Amino acid sequence: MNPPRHLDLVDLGERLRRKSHKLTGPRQSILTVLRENVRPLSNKQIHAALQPGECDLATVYRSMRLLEEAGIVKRFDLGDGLARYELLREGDDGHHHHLVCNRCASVVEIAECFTGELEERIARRNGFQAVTHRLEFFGVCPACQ
Amino acid sequence: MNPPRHLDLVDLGERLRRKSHKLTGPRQSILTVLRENVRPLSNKQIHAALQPGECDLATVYRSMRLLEEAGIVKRFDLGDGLARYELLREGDDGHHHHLVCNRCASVVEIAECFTGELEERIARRNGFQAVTHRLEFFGVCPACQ
DNA sequence: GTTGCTGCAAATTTTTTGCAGTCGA
DNA sequence: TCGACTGCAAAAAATTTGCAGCAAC
Repeated sequence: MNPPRHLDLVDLGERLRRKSHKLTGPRQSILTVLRENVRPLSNKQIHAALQPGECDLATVYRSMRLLEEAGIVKRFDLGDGLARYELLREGDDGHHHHLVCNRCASVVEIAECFTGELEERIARRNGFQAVTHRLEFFGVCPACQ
Repeated sequence: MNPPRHLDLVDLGERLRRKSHKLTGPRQSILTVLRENVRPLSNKQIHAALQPGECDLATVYRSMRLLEEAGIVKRFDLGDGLARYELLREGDDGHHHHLVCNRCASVVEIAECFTGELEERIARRNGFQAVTHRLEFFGVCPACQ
């Protein structure tokens, strides 16, 4: 039930320090919240999950941006125009997708993806380079049917 | 070079009236802007493309929501957390995707899509119903390389 | 001791809403 | 006429920024 070891705070602090950033109290709190929640969380959700006074909302915004640039979290867009974040394990490019319930907003992580062949063909045909994609699924979950 | 006939204002007005909505001046202006631009436009972009005083920004927001509910435009999320809209032709479900340049934000429309088999499998495996998806590609366009 | 980070407050940006007057069908 | 729609102004929601003090390394 515990998060994987390579996502422990010591390791995460190490990854921050490598980029001359600091593992501060507020950041520890934020990372702990992310470790305890598998689903992508918005800034407001992260802030709400913290103890009152543990970290300012503005600091959550600043931290999430920094953590994203440092490759420690990945940003997802689940269609409601809110930035959401998930912890990334080291070396992971975080490429996966979500299946989101339109009614209750519950989220299932999807490992599968279509073959890169489609992506390559689209890139080639249009002369684009370094092509990636974002893919999210939406539907009605069993509990909401 | 002209937009397809079935997207002319008379036709669009007809589609509105069918749902007891009105084809007002501001809405004609908005629809004209959308007809003249193939790429998905944000509310602010639409407003900027209008003549000063032609339509209030709040009305743009209200109209786009209504037009979306009426199935006349489709909303896209291009990853920057801004709602963008594209005109839909009648009977079209608007299911297509975009290839967006990370540098200059130019947009290419992509007709291709992966087989529905993947979507069905994901739906079945997770017990979800009415599953759809959003898929967008990102890369660097020829001009920006 | 540096340098980066934080809280707080204020400013921006994006989107929504209330309301009285106006317009389309 | 009548309900739907609009502009305007104000509110709400989401995000960013300035700054002086504090904390991590």
